Amino acid sequence: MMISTLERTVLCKAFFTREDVLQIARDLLGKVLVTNFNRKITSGVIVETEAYAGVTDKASHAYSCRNTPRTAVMFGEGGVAYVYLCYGIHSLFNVVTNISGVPHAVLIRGIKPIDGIPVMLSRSGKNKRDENFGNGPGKVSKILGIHYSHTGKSLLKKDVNDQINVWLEDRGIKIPSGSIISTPRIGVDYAGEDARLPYRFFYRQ
DNA sequence: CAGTGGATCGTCT
DNA sequence: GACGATCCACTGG
Repeated sequence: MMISTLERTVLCKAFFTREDVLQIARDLLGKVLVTNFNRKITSGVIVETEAYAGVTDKASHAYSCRNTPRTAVMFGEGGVAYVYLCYGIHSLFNVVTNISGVPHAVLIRGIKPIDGIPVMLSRSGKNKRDENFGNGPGKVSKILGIHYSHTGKSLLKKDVNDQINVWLEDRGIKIPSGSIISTPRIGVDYAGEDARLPYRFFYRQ
């Protein structure tokens, strides 16, 4: 596949440390989530996100300052991955945002695959892509090769093996704010009135 | 199509 | 010991 080299910028720390997690969730639409595991580069345009607003948000794992071994990475500085196991089966990938001590995060719920589609198909166990390929937070991690053991990984800095495995790029895709739709988040019925907050974002393609 | 239920296990109580 | 920030297969209409 042809990969454009024009307008390709890796998102830097300042993008993630901003305080408005709803704005970051909107801004992530159209950005490209890229992974490089075992020299296999795979990526997709982010098409759906959900914001989780930390200690005041009943739907957040960090609600009420709940700082546990699992949620601790959200309490660190923005720009790292929070990946956790859901339903015993799925790894769900979140981008940690805000400054240290404010456990905000954005769940990536859907991507439109771009680079390394054969690899992603193979990871998904499918022979051909259908309309749901990359659609769903469990599937995002699965096709990009992200595992819950990757939680805490920096999206900015090289690790001890001198590599970044997961990062975000701006490839110049602009999503008009008018085409962004917000709805309540999925699967958070336990969150009481916060389940109704319009913190899920996607756009018409 | 909508609705239902099983899979499967780390995490927290 | 209970429960998911899910997915898929399977049902029935």
